[in-house]
Amino acid sequence: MKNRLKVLRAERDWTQAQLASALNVSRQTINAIEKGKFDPSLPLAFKAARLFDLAIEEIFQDQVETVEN
Amino acid sequence: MKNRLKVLRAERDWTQAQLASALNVSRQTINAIEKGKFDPSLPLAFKAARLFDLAIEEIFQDQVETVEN
DNA sequence: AATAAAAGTCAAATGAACTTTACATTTAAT
DNA sequence: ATTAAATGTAAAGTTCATTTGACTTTTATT
Repeated sequence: MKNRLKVLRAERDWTQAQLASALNVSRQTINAIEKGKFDPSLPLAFKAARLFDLAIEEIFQDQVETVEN
Repeated sequence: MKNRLKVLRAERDWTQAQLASALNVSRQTINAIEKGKFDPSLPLAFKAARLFDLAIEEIFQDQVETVEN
């Protein structure tokens, strides 16, 4: 899962800590999501979408997954 | 978090088991999500959106949360 | 009424999201 | 070169998403 958080932050000149506080999560959570360590929960994705006034799909992009079997 | 999975299934005449298999999750996961027991992960929400060819927001609706403090 | 399929539910287990604390590295300013 | 702020990272713990297996209840069909 890719995301545009870093860019959206940069456009607004926000630090990871400021974004974290706006979303009520820890700074490490924002850092981990930006670095692709894990995906946000759906509720957190919704919060970010509301904050930036964007659709979830405009912030987070699913990598089309290779299904074996 | 509300969702329209049951209706979307009904429109297509799919069982929970069929939807589960289309999304590569267990039937119990679909049941629990439909019954509001928990929210899907973001990747699962994306899968559902792709399957139904809808935006995530057209399937899942966040309840605007009451923030105390 | 009997049967079968679908839906609901529960418990135990696993993995992933998220927290807190703490420290190291990078970036940018003086 | 120092300093401060921002970013990166790691470990340990908690909560929640998801699985498997099993059982009960509901809904349709015959």
